[in-house]
Amino acid sequence: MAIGRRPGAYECGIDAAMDVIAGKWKVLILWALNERACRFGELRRLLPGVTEKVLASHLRELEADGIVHREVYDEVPPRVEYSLTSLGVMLNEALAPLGAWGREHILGNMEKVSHVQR
Amino acid sequence: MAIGRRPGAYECGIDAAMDVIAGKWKVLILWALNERACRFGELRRLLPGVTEKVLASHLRELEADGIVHREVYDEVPPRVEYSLTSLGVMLNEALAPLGAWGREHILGNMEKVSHVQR
DNA sequence: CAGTATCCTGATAGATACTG
DNA sequence: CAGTATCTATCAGGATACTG
Repeated sequence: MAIGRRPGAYECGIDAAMDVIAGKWKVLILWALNERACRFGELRRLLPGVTEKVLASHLRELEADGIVHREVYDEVPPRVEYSLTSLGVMLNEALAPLGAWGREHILGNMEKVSHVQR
Repeated sequence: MAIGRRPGAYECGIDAAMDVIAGKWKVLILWALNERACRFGELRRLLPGVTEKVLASHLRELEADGIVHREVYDEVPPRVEYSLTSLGVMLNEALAPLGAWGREHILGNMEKVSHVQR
């Protein structure tokens, strides 16, 4: 039931939310899954540099926090798909302004497009 | 000029923004400074558990990233005030939805109030 | 008051090899 | 394919003492 790594120890909402997305690759995982459901191997390829161990543990934590859903298909070869839960979708939406801020003030003035970006 | 700890290495805006606020106490510092400018000792008291070393290094990084302004008053005893820059204010505003998400979905249904919270 | 200077530790992540 | 199991490395953060 408890979400995050330090249940009940948060000072405020941002502190709590930060804990859920703390992890070197977590926001990138959320970004990738925002488009569509992905298999483990796909995610690994979408996140150049991540190791299997770290990707797996991040996915386990996001799953435990109710952010991503893990669907196992009983096939051979095995197929597992990760997707955002509704909570994950809402988290992504809550992250959008932060992404806009970073894109505008850190990445510099890239071309302005109308559709949602990170 | 470059902002963040890994200039030019960001995949997207959120990745970049996360880097700026990565640090155990940074969002709490931003939260505190959102109200008003604070002295070093005030911040230390507002963040129970932070050590002087960590608080100082976080403030240096936030200053280097253009998020907080450090104003030194040439007095005895010494007085230094930290405040948000306009970029810091914008960052805080971009963090507001994330704070709302965390407050609503992690901290649980606390009493709803109309003014801005974390 | 507002910090530095050292030293130290623990959590997180990377490397690599192996498995159902 | 989708992971687990070990081992190692790094480094952010903490403890403590000291200073302009």
